[in-house]
Amino acid sequence: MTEQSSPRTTYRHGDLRRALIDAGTDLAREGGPDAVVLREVTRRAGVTPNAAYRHFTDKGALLWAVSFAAQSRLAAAMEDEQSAIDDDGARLGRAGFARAKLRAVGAGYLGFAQAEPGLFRTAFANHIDLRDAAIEDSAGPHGRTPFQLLSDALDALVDAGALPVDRRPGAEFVAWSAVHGLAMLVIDGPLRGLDADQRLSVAGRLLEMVEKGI
Amino acid sequence: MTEQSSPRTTYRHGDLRRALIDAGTDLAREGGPDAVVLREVTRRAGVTPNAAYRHFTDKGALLWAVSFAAQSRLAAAMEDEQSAIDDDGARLGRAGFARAKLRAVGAGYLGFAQAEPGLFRTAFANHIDLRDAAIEDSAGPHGRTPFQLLSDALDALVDAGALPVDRRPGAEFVAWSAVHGLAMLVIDGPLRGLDADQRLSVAGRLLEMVEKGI
DNA sequence: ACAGACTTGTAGACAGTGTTTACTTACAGC
DNA sequence: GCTGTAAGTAAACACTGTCTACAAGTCTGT
Repeated sequence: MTEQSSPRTTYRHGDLRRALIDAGTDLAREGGPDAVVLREVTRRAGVTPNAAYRHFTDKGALLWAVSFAAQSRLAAAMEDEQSAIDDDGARLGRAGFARAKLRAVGAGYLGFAQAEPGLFRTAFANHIDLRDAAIEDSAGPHGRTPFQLLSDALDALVDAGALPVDRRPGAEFVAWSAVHGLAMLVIDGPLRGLDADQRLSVAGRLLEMVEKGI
Repeated sequence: MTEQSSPRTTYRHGDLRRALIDAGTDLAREGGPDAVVLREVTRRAGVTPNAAYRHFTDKGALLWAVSFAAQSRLAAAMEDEQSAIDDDGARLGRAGFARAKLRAVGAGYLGFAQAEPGLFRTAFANHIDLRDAAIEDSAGPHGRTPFQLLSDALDALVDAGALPVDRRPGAEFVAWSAVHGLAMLVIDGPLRGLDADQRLSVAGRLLEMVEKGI
């Protein structure tokens, strides 16, 4: 991912900003948000520490950018999970398909948290504010952010008649809460010790609760 | 809370370990886990940085101890919320009372997260493992940890016939997930902008989902 | 009562961090 | 081709966590 070889002959780097974000993402993957230290990031990009300040005002700004990259990957994982069931559309029926899509959102979220705990923590490390966030940076391949993917799935649920319209407002918040909370408990909470089967079981139980209780 | 005045005449401190934890707790309250920096902690205790190493092997060990203190306060907040409805026992009936107790657990959790976000984050900053944790350190006034308070409430729910026995196992995990996730979204997630009323509304909606979907 | 061992503090150093200020190098537009 | 400006370097500063060596109390056995 990061090319930290060949110490660069040119004075200019080419696309340092991108290189810094990539190196930061690597560090985040290995050790979470605290592992993305500015000097090491610049070191991996083959550049002086201060060079980072030409592209980010702060270490915080760098971490901020890295967190968007992490969110983007999360979105990609969710989309993957969703597209895996695209063939089942006819078999499940309209409402069943919409429900399966929502489950895929949750499953993708949880799967990513377990497969890439460092990136997952980084995605939510700094205070996120959906209102003024640079949406496109945190979007996945299809241009939707994790939050938007969830919203879309819930909208589809309403369209399919599987969720009453009057229960739609605010539904993304409680659904997200449940899934996000479980992800945290699993990656560094009391549920860390669970093996893959147990995790799947608890995850299934949780998604069931969301479906029933939303 | 921390007495950082009167520069101490005696060579020995008296109860430095306690003083360090208290100072660390103050810092955690103000700025979360990252704000509890070892040197500042010792500074507030009126002592040399290295003195901390007589009582904690690491900065991590200190933070660990502080996080237990934070969990203990969380437990206290939950107990407060629970005891606030003790008088309603007769009026609500057995099952209703058990349900109210469970809601109080969640409400106390969410209330604490909003009232003391720094402490709340600190409580779950380091990897918690309920198995080998020093239980008593993270317990509240009545000797129960936050997790135990939740378990107790769920047990009571079963006893009162408000929750089928076969749905009891694992229920604490999904319930905790939901509440924990909302807490995170509210204190530094996309729901940060909500005012008190909106928060209460979302919290109520979430607890409703837990009751229905558990 | 007193000598030694043990505990709990201090002193000073070191590597590593984020960030500032001043300087240099390469490119781009007239 | 000169010049302004963007994008890098160099050297410093104030921090941090932690290590090693030393000093000051306290405890215990005789």
